[in-house]
Amino acid sequence: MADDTTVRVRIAPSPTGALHLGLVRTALYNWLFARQHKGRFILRIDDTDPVRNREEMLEPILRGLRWLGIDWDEGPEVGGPHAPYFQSQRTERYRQVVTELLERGAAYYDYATPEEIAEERKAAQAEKRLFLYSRRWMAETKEQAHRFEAEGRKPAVRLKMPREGRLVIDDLVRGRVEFEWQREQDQVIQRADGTFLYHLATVVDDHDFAISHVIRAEEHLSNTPRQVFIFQALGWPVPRFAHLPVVAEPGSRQKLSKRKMEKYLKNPDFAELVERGAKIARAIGLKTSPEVFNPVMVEFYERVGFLPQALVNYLALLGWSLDDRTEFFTREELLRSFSLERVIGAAASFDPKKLMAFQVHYMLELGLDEKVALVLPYLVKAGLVHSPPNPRETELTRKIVEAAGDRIKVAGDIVDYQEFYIEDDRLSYDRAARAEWLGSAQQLKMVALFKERLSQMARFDRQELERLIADISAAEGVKTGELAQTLRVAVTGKAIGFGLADTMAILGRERCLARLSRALETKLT
RNA sequence: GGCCCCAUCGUCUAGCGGUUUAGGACAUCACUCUUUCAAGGUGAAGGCACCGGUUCGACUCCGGUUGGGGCCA
Repeated sequence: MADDTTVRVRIAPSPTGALHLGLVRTALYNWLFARQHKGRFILRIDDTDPVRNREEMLEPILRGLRWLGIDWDEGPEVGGPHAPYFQSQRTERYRQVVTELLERGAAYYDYATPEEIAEERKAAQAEKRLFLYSRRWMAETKEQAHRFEAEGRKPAVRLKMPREGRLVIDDLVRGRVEFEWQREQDQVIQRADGTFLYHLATVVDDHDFAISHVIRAEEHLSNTPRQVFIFQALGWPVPRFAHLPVVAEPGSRQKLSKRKMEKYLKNPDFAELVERGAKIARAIGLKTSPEVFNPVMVEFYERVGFLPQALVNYLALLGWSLDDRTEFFTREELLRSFSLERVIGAAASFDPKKLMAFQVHYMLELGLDEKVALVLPYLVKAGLVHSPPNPRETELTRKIVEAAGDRIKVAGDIVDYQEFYIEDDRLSYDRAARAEWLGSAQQLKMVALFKERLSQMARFDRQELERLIADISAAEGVKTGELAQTLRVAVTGKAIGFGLADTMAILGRERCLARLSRALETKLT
């Protein structure tokens, strides 16, 4: 920064019980900006809506931010010099400010009923002229107020907006944006019941918390004039604004919303992501309320076993880029290269496939031990290993993870390999796979033959297994691949999996023999 | 409906008047590898919304149209 004022930025989520991807992207950009400028990143809670004012509604938001490594310097749980950071606890201050606005003539008591306002609006529309409240029920003196109150009216407080001239905002992302004051309505800032409205609270908090840059989604751009008016009316310095493009839904430019799952499910890529999550959730006994457990929410990614760095990298690039080729950024690189100037103005659609590509990339960077550590908790939750896992289980898992390689794309994918953990006599067979590969007499004969030779094998290792498979397929005149599929189904119950020799080596000779016997004995149903 | 924002391959984007036969990534397709699945390798296809200006020269600047989105209702 050229000037020497301290950079202080904030995000101001409502406690909605979940952390939305769009909010995380905004949080990330704010966080990067703050850290780059050695400033402060503040978390403020917009909990003016009393129904939402519950601690358990806030927890998922804090948890999600922490998981992504987006730490806040002031706010819930960490406090700070401007505490409290909850709007619900600051109503006294809002009352003060409204009084001051009233005294300065920048706001007024208004005794109009909503019907009367609607009436004026209708009339204006009928005449095709710009609607401007007549201020007929405005009370600027005690006498006027008494008169309206005598009629049984109750006052709200409205902003007394300018009716001429224009406002120019120099937005850090959008550049020069102009508004005509006369098109801004006399917005209510305090309702008749005494509660305060968002725009008032936001401005007061941004001022009181000494926010230098308001970096937020574009949906707030249209609301900026009335906020600037409040700043100016009070003689407060106006912060710099940066309006980020919204994160849009897959295949459209519309804002990503948690309430449109049904629509998004029609997108095959999105549906695939959901299905992957559902598979894992089922295996680990997780209740899957669509409110929280859906790819619009950060919690989904955490629960399913995504890597935070993958999500961060993907989100960083959703609306920003460094150049024409750099795709992968460590946190340090992001800190070094991020800039608001390079944030794009257009909405960016969320692309599940691309996110997954980042996830695969970062998964590939992990060492075997790290992957095992990530995967083990899923096995515990699925009841496949003890809690904590014993050394034998850990070693088995290690071998599986190694053999599976990049097939495990998210940590929870380990549940695809449940067959290695269950007892041999409890192995179940996929119907279709069994029908195809263990259905004929010829196939069963090969299983029997293989079993026979396996038990006589001098050395039991991958190489010998490969050789045995090759020998038998040659002798029986079947393709190696076909024999392998038959054996794979016999030993794992499924037609898909990693290398057969790896599979058998991990299982060990005894377990293979037991499973081959079971395949031969179990009646087809 | 009014105001505001936005507009390069399907998607995310590079491009800030000539270096561009418009570059990269994801996705797609083909080939390859292959014991299923996944990954890998090689290659291909695919875009400047439209119309006017400005200029010797426009993806790039300006205006409009169209389209998309946001906010207020």
